[in-house]
Amino acid sequence: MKKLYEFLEERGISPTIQRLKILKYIEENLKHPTVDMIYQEISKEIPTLSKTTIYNTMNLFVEKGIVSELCVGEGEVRYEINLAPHAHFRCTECGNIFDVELDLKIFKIKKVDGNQIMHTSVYFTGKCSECLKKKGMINE
Amino acid sequence: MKKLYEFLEERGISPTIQRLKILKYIEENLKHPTVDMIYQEISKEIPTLSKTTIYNTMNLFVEKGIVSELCVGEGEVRYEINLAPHAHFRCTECGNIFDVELDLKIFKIKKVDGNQIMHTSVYFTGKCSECLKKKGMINE
DNA sequence: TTTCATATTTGAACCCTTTACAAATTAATT
DNA sequence: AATTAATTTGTAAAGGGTTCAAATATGAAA
Ligand SMILES: [Mn+2]
Ligand SMILES: [Mn+2]
Ligand SMILES: [Zn+2]
Ligand SMILES: [Zn+2]
Repeated sequence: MKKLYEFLEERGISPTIQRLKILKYIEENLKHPTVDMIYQEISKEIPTLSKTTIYNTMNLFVEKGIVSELCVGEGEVRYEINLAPHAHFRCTECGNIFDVELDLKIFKIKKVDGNQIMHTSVYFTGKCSECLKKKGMINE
Repeated sequence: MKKLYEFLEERGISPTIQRLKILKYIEENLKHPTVDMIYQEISKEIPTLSKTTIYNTMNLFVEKGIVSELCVGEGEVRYEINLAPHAHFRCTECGNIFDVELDLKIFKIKKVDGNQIMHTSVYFTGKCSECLKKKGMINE
């Protein structure tokens, strides 16, 4: 926990209990959690936790470049530790979101039609291998 | 309008006034409008129009494959006439959404890591050429 | 330690998009 | 015309997210 403490301090963020637990959670949880998922978990340890604090903290972390926001449809915002740009796959059956490690040169494009690109999002939706297995839906 | 009438009938959709106006609007408006934008416009012609009808109709059109839903962040759903898969650019300054005609072989991928891909989404965000011009922000 | 100023957290109210649902309207059948 | 089915409408409600002021914790100064 000392490491997380310093990690925040180095970035000019007061390392409060709430922020440390949240940071620890998203560091250990690579499932691209929603605010609600984070809240459900951490409120077990901090019963007085407010959901507003999660929203505040996530916005702060995004500003500081610690985590990145993710939009894969469904109108829910998801979060993950900031990594190299990568694509995602969302299963419409189980709802899980997987990292996709395709070597996508698309992430290197910085300008298109004169427009300056700041961020690139690539995601797929469909049925994941597990759900295909369970349902015997492997056709091709 | 006769053409739109037949267009709906051929697909087993009763061509009501509301549906015809909505279809006409998204056919002429290639700006990827939101439900609210569609509502604001068409309620001028049909003052009794309900926003629920827009939601119903857009869901129906999506089911029937007439239009496609679009998610380019910001948690707003947008719609456009169903076209060949293409990428989008959303300007964070003016909010406009542009089609991006890159020849992306990524749309041809049907399977990744054993997951079956049903849909692929690619979008960029940043500052569009117009906004760069207005602000004298053209650096590179 | 005590005091005071600042930062953070909390919880309630609120906004916005979308869905649910039942009543009202319209269209189609008999 | 009468009955039935489809569509539209309007209200309520769900869900995610923000705003804001009061409560609490933090940290520096005295
Ligand atoms: Mn990821
Ligand atoms: Mn488009
Ligand atoms: Zn799955
Ligand atoms: Zn712009």
